[in-house]
Amino acid sequence: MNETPPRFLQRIEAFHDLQPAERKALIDACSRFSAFDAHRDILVEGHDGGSGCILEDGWACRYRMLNDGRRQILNFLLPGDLIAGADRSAWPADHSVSTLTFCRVFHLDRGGLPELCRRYPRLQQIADWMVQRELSIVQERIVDIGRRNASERVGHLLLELMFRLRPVGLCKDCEFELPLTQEMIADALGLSIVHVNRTLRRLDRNGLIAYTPGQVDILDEADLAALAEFDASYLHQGEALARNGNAA
Amino acid sequence: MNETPPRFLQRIEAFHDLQPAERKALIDACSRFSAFDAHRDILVEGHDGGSGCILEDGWACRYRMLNDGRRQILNFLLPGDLIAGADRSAWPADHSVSTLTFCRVFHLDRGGLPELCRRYPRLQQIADWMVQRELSIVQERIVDIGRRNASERVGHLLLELMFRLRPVGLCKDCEFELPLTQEMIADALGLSIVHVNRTLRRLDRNGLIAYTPGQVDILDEADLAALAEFDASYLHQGEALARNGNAA
DNA sequence: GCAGAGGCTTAGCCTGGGTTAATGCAGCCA
DNA sequence: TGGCTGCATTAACCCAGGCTAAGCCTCTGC
Repeated sequence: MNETPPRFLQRIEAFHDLQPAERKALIDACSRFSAFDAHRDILVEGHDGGSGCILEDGWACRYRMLNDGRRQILNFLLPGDLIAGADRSAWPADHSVSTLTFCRVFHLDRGGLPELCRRYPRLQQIADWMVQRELSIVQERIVDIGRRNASERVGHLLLELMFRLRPVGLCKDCEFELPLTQEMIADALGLSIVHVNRTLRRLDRNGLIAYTPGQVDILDEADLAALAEFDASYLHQGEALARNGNAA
Repeated sequence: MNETPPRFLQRIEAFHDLQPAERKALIDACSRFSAFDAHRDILVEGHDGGSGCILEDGWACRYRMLNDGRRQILNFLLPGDLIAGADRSAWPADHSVSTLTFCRVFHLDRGGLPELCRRYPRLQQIADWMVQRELSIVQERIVDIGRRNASERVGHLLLELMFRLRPVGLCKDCEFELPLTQEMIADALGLSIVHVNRTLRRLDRNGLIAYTPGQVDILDEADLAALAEFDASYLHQGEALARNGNAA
């Protein structure tokens, strides 16, 4: 292969060894892909849960709306993340998925994933790993919203995003593009947009981060991690990646 | 079989048809079981994630502690719930699991589940269903804590517990045993113990529920569901169960 | 029968973060 | 060139829910 592998493979192979046959089977299953403009719904609550698809490029989010317009973002989806395992198509989706930026998405052949996983047990393990990882991320968000104050929440989210962006090469050192409005951050952290602004500005003023809309630099990772009580182990990325950002 | 099936089978069979061979394989895999007193840790954060095991009887919870003693309960585990899929044993657990009451737990033969799922694709589907269901429950908790006020949160939790208890026969009509202290409810909902009390008392005073420590009766399910904007579809229990509490 | 512990309940006060509103600024289009 | 839209930012004010504290009740062990 001389072309760069797709992001989801980059991410998988940063943590798991694949046999050539497994690798090929996976690539072959992802023949179709499509593109979405920013702010388009990929999956809509109440509709078909969607067959297996993977976010290759761009940012998206899972979210739920309440009747009066309150929104809660459940998780941000980054390049290499699973949007829907094959199994979700059995029931209507219980949440929506929307793009935040322009996105490219790989679609797994319908029904192909279970068959694939049966043939290659390793792929089943990896699929399980991806789902468990998302569960862990979502659980950590519960801790954020339930028991951390605003600074801790914002700090924790920024660190999480940094660690998740590294394995797909989207964060060099401690600096990364953050294509989120403050409203999206607020909706993810259960805060108001005004208070997110206050909090980001305070973290910036205190020298922990350098924040410009669209761009973040974690200036003092150790202090921020201490403040937010951040421990990356829930991301199940292994220790190799903890600081550098690239295994392979 | 003349003895009553284990709870996890009751729950599975309320929503999925099993072939006799699948059923037998599953029962055979669950030969070992153990018991725990109330308030014992079954799984400890940072230690072995545990091989597959299923809660047969009693209440437990997943939780995380912060350094200063703040606790966040991530999810309550009820009879029939999966405590750990086989895959978790690969990494240290990122949260703890503790019993809330006396509990009995089935242990799957170590390494047996992946093999079992390969032989019986239906069992793989069911395992996926159980994990996705937990993910949905946890996501709904994020909506609770992030965007619902105290009454909505408490109401939503009580309705969720009622719907989850029905398929395992632990809720007749709208009344069920609730072996949770108000502190546990507070730690699950991101509230203070005092405010949980205020809120339960208000719901009781308003005739929506009848609450006695240890026992709940949902007096006005429709009104409470409207208040909490509760929609059981995220539990993926199907419509059959919505009101009665038994399929089979 | 009494002392202690653990949980429930309520009152009173306080604060972190919500709400409203106004300003600024950049990009876009006519 | 000017108006419109969508963010970001800040100030001023307010309230839902946190915190403290005190009293209760029940259970348990001695």
